[in-house]
Amino acid sequence: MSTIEEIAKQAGVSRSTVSRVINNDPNVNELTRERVLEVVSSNNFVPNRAARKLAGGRTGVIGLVIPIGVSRLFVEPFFPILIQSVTNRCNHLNRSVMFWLGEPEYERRSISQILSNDLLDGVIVSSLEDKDPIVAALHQSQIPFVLIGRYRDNLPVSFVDIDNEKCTQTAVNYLIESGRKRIATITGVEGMVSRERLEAYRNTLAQAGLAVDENLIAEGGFVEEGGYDAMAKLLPHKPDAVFAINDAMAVGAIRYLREQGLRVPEDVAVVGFDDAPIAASYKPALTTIAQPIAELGRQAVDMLVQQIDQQPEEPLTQVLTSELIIRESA
Amino acid sequence: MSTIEEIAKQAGVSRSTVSRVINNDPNVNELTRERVLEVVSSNNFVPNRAARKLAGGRTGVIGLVIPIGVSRLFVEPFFPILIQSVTNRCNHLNRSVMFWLGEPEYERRSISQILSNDLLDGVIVSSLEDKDPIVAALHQSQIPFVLIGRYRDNLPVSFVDIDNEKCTQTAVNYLIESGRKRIATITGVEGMVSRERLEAYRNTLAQAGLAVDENLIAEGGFVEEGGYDAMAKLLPHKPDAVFAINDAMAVGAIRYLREQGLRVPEDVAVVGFDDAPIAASYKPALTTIAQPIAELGRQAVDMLVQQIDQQPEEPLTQVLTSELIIRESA
DNA sequence: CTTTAGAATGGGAACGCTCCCAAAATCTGA
DNA sequence: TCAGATTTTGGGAGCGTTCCCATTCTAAAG
Repeated sequence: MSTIEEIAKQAGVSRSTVSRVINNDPNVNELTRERVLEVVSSNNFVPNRAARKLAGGRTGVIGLVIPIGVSRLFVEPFFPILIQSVTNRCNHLNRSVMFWLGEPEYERRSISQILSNDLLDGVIVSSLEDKDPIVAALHQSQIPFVLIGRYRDNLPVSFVDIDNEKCTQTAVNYLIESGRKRIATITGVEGMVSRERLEAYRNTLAQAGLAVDENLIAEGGFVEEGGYDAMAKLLPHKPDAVFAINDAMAVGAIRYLREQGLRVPEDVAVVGFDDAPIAASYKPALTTIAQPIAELGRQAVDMLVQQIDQQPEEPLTQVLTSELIIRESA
Repeated sequence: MSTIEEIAKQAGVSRSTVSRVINNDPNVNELTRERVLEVVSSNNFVPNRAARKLAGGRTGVIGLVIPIGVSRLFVEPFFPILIQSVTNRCNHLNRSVMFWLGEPEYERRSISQILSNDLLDGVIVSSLEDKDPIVAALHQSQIPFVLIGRYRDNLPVSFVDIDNEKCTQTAVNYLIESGRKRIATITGVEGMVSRERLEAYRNTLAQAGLAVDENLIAEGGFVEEGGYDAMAKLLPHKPDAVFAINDAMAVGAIRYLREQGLRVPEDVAVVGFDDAPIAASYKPALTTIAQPIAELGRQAVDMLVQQIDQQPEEPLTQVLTSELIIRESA
């Protein structure tokens, strides 16, 4: 493990010049730069991150915080894809990722403590609930951060999100236009995402002049079994379509419908959300909304890096569009 | 963000004494220790990890490397549970986790570079293929590491694993004892885990005096759809039981069997592997092998920490037992 | 009451880098 | 050819710890 000083000696320059080269400082003679770079790569030199940090620099490490339990983490394909895309993008930008999968409340405290004095240049936080105290903590700690999903509070924060309202509207309108009259919905758990989509569902029905029947709204906890149970509650109220806010629950709903001898989509149309891998292969293939999850992760990283490097005044925000993919179930 | 020096001043002692207290050095007067600890906690002081590292200490960060693609990562519940249990245990021990989800080969190079000069005290590597060069790289780099799953090479390495042979044997024997004669198996992808379980499958049949029919062996790539397809290949050879080496494929197999009008377990018994969440709720509920995944993660962390702190001569190894859970599908 | 071993404490040096300012080298134009 | 501007380079200081050695304090023993 070599140090900057050894590289300097080998290249016949000073420590400072090597530092300039590896930090892309323009004030270096081109020939010198080349010579140094050669020595750097032939020694496979990587600057010590701890020293870098201590000297006031950056570590090149960013944190990814996903404060949800394992039960959702592995049911929803959203998270692995997100994790993968964030880590890939970071690798690409020569950065490392440090993870926190926050569980219950008592963990949160330790998270904010860790964040406040650690090796992180910045943090990405996904899937938080409304007014999660972690946001306030981050805001206060001055550390650059980006949220995935919008934060409903008056703090000016950077975020990247998909257009939940718009694509919910698209899905529900599609059902309406195909002649459905009693459109039910299966939400997840009480929280931001569920609420956003539920609101959009209500608004879309209202705009189309359809009444919103509270009996046609059920919670499924984001899991397959929950979708099954929710469908059982919904069915007595005679829906002719169901909009489930993720694919796992859509699959559960379909399973129940079939057990009851109903056909999908002829008797009841079902639309999911996520375009999970199972969506395309399931019988019937799921009509669902595809979120650009990988893009979401990539953007979050880019925004964070931009914030770290350029410290802009204003928070950065970005809303990505998702798409209704029409298959067989609706 | 306070420094050790400020804490020292507040407590009326020297930097060194504070350092001793936070590092549990016994050479501190009991009263002094208490006084210092009080100041530490009232200031919410956390020692700067970068400085610690630089001064020759530890960072308290361990790496978790899972060199597989996202397709398996989110299909198998194994990984989220493992990730969760590792992070939880680390939090508990006041350590942070840094992640690498390695994708293809070209990423490996960067991994070993990162590892060689970074903030990590040690590394846990899960799910590697045979003779993965990363193991040699780790071995050479002198950094403490623990594998999850055994490594088939002559390097003396620490690992924690489950008893794949034994539990496969249990499962297959269970099928034999319940009178099945033509027991098929669905493996994953070519690799260590598949091979271990396949070997055990062959051996168990042989020991019971049953012939091994190569037509009763199919690959399913660890995914649900693959299990479905594998079952389609298997069925013409008239199996009366199937041992799938994970639950996703077991579910796929069952789906195909039913579409063909066969009953599970009456016509064909199906045993899975993993005890995935879906196993209990599926109809029919899956008979499957439950691995102590969370325990695996916990043990890996403990072994790694032991290695970091005590630097034992010999590699540590541990094999955990898993259990056949009998439900409805076999 | 002195000596001395042992416990408790303090402070310098070092870890490997970046930042900043000063010095050296090079270039420019009259 | 030389002053002055500009580019390029060098080295000191400092980041917040730990480690090590030196010093001070305490208490037991003579």
